[in-house]
Amino acid sequence: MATIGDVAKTAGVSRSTASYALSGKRSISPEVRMRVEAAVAELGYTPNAGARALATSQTMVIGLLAQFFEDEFAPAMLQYVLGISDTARELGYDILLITDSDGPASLRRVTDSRMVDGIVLLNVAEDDDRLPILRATSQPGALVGLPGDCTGLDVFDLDYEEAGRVMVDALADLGHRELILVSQPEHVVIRGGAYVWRLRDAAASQARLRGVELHAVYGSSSQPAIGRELTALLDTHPGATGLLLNNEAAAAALPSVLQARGVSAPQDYSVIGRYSDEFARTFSLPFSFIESAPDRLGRMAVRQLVRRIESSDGAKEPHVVRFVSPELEDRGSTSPPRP
Amino acid sequence: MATIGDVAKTAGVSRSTASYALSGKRSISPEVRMRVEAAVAELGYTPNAGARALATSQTMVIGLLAQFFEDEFAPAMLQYVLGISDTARELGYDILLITDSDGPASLRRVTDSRMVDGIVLLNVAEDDDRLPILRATSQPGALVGLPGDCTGLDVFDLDYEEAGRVMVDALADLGHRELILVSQPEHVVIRGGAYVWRLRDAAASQARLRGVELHAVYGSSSQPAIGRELTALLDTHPGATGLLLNNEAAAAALPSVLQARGVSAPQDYSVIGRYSDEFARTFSLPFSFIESAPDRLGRMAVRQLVRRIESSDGAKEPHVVRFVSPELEDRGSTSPPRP
DNA sequence: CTGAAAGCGCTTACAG
DNA sequence: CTGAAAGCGCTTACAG
Repeated sequence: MATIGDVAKTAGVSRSTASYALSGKRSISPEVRMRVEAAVAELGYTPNAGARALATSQTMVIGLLAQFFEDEFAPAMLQYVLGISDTARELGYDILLITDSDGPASLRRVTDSRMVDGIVLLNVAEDDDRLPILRATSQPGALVGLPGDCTGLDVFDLDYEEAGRVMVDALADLGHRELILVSQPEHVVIRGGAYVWRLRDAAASQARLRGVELHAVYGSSSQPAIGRELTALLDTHPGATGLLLNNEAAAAALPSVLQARGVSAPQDYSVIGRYSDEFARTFSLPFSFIESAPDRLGRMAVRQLVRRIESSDGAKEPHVVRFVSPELEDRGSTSPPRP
Repeated sequence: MATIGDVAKTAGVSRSTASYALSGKRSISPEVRMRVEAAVAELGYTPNAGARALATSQTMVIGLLAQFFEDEFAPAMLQYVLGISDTARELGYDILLITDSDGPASLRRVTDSRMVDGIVLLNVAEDDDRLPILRATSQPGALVGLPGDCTGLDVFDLDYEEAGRVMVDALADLGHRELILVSQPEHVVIRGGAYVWRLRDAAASQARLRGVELHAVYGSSSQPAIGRELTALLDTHPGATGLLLNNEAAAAALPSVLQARGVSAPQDYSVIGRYSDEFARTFSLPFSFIESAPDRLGRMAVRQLVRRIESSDGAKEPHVVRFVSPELEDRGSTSPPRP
C-alpha cells in the first residue's frame, strides 16, 4: 500500500505538506494541492488507520457492548444495534461490536487497549457491573437503559413510568375498570431490568389513582408457556376487560389465544402493548402499542457520545439523562368495554 | 495510560526486554520476567492496540459486512453475526461491524485503511459487486453464501440443492404425489439470492425423477400478504398434500392459515420448512424443517479466515468451497397422505 | 506558504 | 540472557 511518503514523493513535496494538503489544517498553494491530490488518486492512497490513531489518539471507532440474552427478544436488540451503527457511520465512526458474555472484562480490554474512542452500552442493568469500569476509563460512555446510578454517564431510555401511566389512562378514559398487566419474566427483573418494574409500579399507582383494578403479573418469554399463561389469566379474571402487555412474547402469542377463545380486540378486550414498530411489523400485530423507539434511542446515544468525544472540554460538560416520551400508536385495538 | 516504557522503567529493564518478557518471543531470566510482570500489574499496563498494529501490521480485527434488508428475516441474519462474533473472540479477534448500505465503498474503506486483517461477507449475491474489491485487497475474505464465481475466496453455504432433494424425497417416500413449494419473494432472487433457485430447481428435478407434481411459487416476505397467498394456494391446488417452505414468513404464517381452514399438520398436510433452530424457537413453529445452520456457517467462515490470516503461506493455499449438508429436524409434521 | 524533525507506543532485527 | 536503535505511517509543533 502507498504511504503518505509515496504521495509526497510523487507530488514532489514534503510529507508534512502532503499531510496538510489532505487535512486542510494549514493553507496550501492551489498548485501544490492539485499535485498532492493527483498523487493520491494515482497511487490510490488511503491513510493507515492504525498510524493515524497512534499519532492523533483518535481511533474513530466506537465500542458497542451488546448482550443477547436467550430470554430477551433478539430482533428488538438488533434495532438498537442498527440505529447505533448507522448513526455512527454518518458521524464518521465505525463500530466495534462486542457480544462477549463477560461484559466487564471485554469493556476493560477495549478501553485499556485504546481500540475505541467511546463506548455505547446496551442491556443496562439496575446495578450494572460494567459501570464502575466505564466510569474509571478516560473514554466517554453512553447508555441505552437506565441504571440505578447515572453519575458520570450519559443515559437514554424510554420513559417507562410515563408509559405505564399512558397505558392505564388510555383504558381508564374509555371506562375500563379492571385491567391485566403482563410484564416480562421475573428473572429479567432479577438480572436488573429496571424498566419492568418502572412501568409496572407507575401503572399500579396510576390505576389506584383512577380507581381501576390492576392485576400485574410476570409472563414467560416464549411459547407455548406464555400462551397457556394468558389463557389462565383470562380465566382467572373474568371481569377484566383490558390487557396491557410489557412483554413481547405475550404480544406475539395473544392473537392465537384470543382466536382460540373465540374472542377479539377491541370487541371483547382492549389491548395495548409496548414494543417497537419493527416488532409490530414482523409479527403483524393488530394491537395499539407504546413505541419503544430502539432506533431513536440508539441514535441519541451515539450523537451525545460523539459530541463528548469531539468537544475538547466535553469531559466537563454536565452529563445528561434523557427520557423519550412514550407515544401511543393507535391500531384500533381499544374501545369502551362491553356494557 | 502506562506505556511499555513505563513498565520497563519500573522493572528496571530496557523496553525491548519488557516487550520480549510479555510476548515470550525470546528467553528471559525468571527474575527479570517476575519484575516485568510485577510492573505490569502495578501499572495496570495494556498494550496500545494502534501502536501494536502499526508495528506488526496485524490489527486482530475482522471486518464483518452485513446488510439488513427489509425483506429478509433479520433475526436469521443475527444468528450469523453472533456465531461470527463469538468465534472471532475465541480466536483472539474483535469484530468491526459494517452495516452500511453501500457495501463496495465501505469494504474498500476498511481494507485500504488497514483497519482489519480479514473480511467476512454476509448476504452474498450471485454477482456480488463487493467481490472484485475483496479479490483486489491483500486481506483474505470468507463468504457465507455462494456467489457465481468463487475464485480467490473461501466460501461456505448450506447445500441448498441437497436441501431441495431431501425435502422432496421425504414426502415422496411417504407417498405424496402433489406438493407446493413456497420460495422467497422474487426480488430476493433478482437481488442475487441464488439459494432460492438452487433449492427450487433441485427440488423440481427431484420431483420429476420421483414422478411427483411440484407447484413452485414465490411468496411474500411478510404478513398479511403471505397469509392470503398461502390460502389462495391451498384453494388453487386442492390435490396437494405436502407443503415445502423456503420462506421464513410463510412458515411463520402457516399455523394460523391452517387453523383458519380447520386443517392441521400432518393430518391434512405434511409440512417441511427451511429455517434455523433459533427461528423455530422464536416462532414456536410446529413443523419439521431443514436446519439452515447460520451459527455453524458463521463459525466455519471465521475459522477458515483466521487460518488464512495467520498462516504465513496462507495466501497460496487452495481456496475452499464448503457446503454444509442439510439436516432434517423431525418435528412430526409429516406422515403419509390421506387416502 | 513549505520543510525537517520529533513523537505517538509498540516490535524486532542487530549487537553484544 | 539483555540493550540500544531502527522502523511501522501518520500528525503537528517548530523554523524559516
